[in-house]
Amino acid sequence: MPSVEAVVTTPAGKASVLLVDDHALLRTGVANIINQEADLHVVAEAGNGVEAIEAWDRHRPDVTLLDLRMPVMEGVEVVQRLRERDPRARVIILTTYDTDGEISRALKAGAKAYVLKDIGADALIACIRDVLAGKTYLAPAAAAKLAEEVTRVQLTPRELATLRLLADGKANKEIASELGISERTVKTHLGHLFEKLGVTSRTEAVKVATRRGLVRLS
Amino acid sequence: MPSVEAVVTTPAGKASVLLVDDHALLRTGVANIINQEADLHVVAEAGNGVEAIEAWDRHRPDVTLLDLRMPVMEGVEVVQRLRERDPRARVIILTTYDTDGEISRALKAGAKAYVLKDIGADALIACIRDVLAGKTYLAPAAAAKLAEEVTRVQLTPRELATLRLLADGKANKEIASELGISERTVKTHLGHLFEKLGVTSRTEAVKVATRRGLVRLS
DNA sequence: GGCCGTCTACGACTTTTGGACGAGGCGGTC
DNA sequence: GACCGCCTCGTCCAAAAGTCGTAGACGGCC
Repeated sequence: MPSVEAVVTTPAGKASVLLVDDHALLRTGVANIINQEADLHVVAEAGNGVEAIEAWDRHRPDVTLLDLRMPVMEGVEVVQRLRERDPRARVIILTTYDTDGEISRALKAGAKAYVLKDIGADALIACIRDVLAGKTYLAPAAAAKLAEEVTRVQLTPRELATLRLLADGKANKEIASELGISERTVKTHLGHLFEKLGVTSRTEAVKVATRRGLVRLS
Repeated sequence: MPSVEAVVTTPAGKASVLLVDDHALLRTGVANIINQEADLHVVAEAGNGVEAIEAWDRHRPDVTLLDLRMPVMEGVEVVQRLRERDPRARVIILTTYDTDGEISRALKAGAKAYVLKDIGADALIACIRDVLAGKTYLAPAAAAKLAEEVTRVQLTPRELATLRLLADGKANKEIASELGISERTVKTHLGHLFEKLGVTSRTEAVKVATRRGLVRLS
């Protein structure tokens, strides 16, 4: 089952790795770790999504290590774009957070693995080799979160829009105005929102929604 | 949890470094970078504050690289405890965030430098040497934030307590009960809070306070 | 002593919020 | 056609939230 791809264009038969993270320090550190392996080699690094796409086009790496939280272009979008270019692109999500929604979004977008940055060097190398061998890999914490997500609340588009404005501190009247609906309808959406989140007030809703990764406070 | 501390003997003449971060990957990476320098050497690593204190007692490192956000014991507290043990302890804060308040709190506690993880390897080495030479170092972004902090809102203890409960989604009545004061007084505190934060509603207050690092949503 | 900031507290008022009924349109599926 | 989910809107109401002004107690500071 280890389908050794012919895509390897790296010298000396080493599998090529693209490293994408907005923290230069972590990039350097991980690059060191990877380059110590005889069969792995970092061909390029990128500090944001746009650079990542460029670097990928130029180097066509066998596997890409990608942080989700980045400036300029978000990680999930990077995954999507890479897979548009080549569905065989292998992406490992390497991030600090295991927020609700992000894991499944990344996996849906086509990521092959999801690991947290508290992973050990050995485990990371093992993960890379697994992905190169065509396997997938989920950090235990990520797997647990994923299970949670399956049972997660499903918000309708309008509810989500309302929630976003709510989390921005807007009053019902303002939300109604921005969405072009009546204040009454806003209350309806809020009511459904409260029910789904299991809360009874807007402030509590913001707290729960933030914790569950449904919105991010700007 | 088993200790992640790695004990290494200090070669003579090299400055010893203690590495504290809850991300094993980053520790390994940074350790690699530091150990490539002829005059620096990582003598130990720790994954949380308690381990950090233990490791420091055992090795008495020349300098400690410390993340602020950690489980078990927070970074600022670690700084304080280390300085209680030895006021000459040199601590460099190495963190992802440049949240309001944390920079000045860390510096007040006695940290010698504050750098973000998006720093380059060279700059980090330079920072360590500066601190070893008795200098202090502030990342540009951190310096800018620090300037902001000087002009930052000063909340009274009661206002802060009210804010915390507010951010937890509590109603005025609940806040009053928990603080042992009347609901009317809660409103007074909230009014002052709104004024200081420049907002007009509780939800907005939570948003602003969160963004400015005054509270953290649990 | 006087001054200032903080914490506490009160009444009365307006606005906002949240809930409780209900109800029509619209685009799907069975 | 019937059913269902989503979005929309209405009124009425009680509770909560937010805004006025005022003021006593306490501690620190000049």
